[in-house]
Amino acid sequence: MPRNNLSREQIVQAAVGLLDTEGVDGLSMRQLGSRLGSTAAAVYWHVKDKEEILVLAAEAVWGEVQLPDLCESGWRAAVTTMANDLHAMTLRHPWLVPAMGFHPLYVPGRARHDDHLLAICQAAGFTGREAEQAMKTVLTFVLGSALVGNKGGPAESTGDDLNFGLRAILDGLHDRLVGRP
Amino acid sequence: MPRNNLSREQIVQAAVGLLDTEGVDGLSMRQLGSRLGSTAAAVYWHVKDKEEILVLAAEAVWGEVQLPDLCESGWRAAVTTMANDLHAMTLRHPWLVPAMGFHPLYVPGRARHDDHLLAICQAAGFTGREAEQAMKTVLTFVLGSALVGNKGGPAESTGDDLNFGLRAILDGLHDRLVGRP
DNA sequence: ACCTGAACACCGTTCAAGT
DNA sequence: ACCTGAACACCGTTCAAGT
Repeated sequence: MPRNNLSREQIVQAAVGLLDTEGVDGLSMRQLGSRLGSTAAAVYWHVKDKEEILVLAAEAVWGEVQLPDLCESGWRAAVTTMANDLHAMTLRHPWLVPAMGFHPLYVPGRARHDDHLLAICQAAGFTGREAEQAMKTVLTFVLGSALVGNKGGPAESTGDDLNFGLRAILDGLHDRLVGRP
Repeated sequence: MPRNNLSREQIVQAAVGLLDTEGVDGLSMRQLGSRLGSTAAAVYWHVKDKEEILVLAAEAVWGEVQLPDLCESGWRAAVTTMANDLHAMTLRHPWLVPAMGFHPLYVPGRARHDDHLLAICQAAGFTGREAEQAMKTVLTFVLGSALVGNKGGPAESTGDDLNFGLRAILDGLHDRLVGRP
């Protein structure tokens, strides 16, 4: 007979909440269980292990990032919008990028985000491997900002730093597109 | 009476070796002690806690990164050399960047590296806050590459990706220097 | 001064047992 | 089907006790 106190949705929601407030160290199976008014072992009926919870939580937060319409404005504006939206997400969920260092969190939501950014680069004029490299350059910089801005070095307004670097990258990519030395 | 089987140097050396081969999860105080022919508790006489071991290990590996002579060649070549050298270090010690997500590892060796990169940006013509932002852009991209290239997405030859993005950044910074739209 | 052994509180995970 | 309680093996850290 199902008691159904727990569901996958509730578990993921509680996990994201715990991660946001307590950090990755704060997410323990016992903490998670007690926050759900249950026990650690009960969680294991719904979920394989802690790794899967992290994967589900990652999928949830990647889903928060909006994917702008492809043919709305220029590729620079589209890339800037995606980068700032992703950056805002990493600020809301500061555990995600650090966790990526330890767990393979290449979830479908991440893949959709990457594909969308790649499509923008292709629409800008990049083809084949160059399009992937352009996409990866932007992505690496934004995710790197979540590391460098968070725990390393003197804290500053990361929004300014992000858009300074982003503009440099976009200018450099534009130079390559128009064949400027 | 000192038995002196253990020293800080030996502990750090063993810790780096353990981190390089087993990853951050492989570094436990008991493992570290037994690798040194001793015990976990013995390590605690030489070191405050595990965090301090990570700080010492980080200092050791940042010290491996060479700081090129400032007035040897152009600023682009100097930045490229530093970026590739740092990138090579993150490949030798893949635990460092992930660990930066969880522990404040702003060690003196890191500070020296940042200062040197900043000096190159200033020599290139950037002043004040812009110099710091230019430095941080390069640093963020290289450290981000250690995250994105390691665990996320399809693995490719990261050396090519690094220098593609680096060139875009340098081109963009150059545009800003010469006031090009 | 330097190290050992045992202990404490925690953790992820499993599993028989209950309903 | 869904959950509980207890257990296992591990962990970081402490601390009296040894030399």
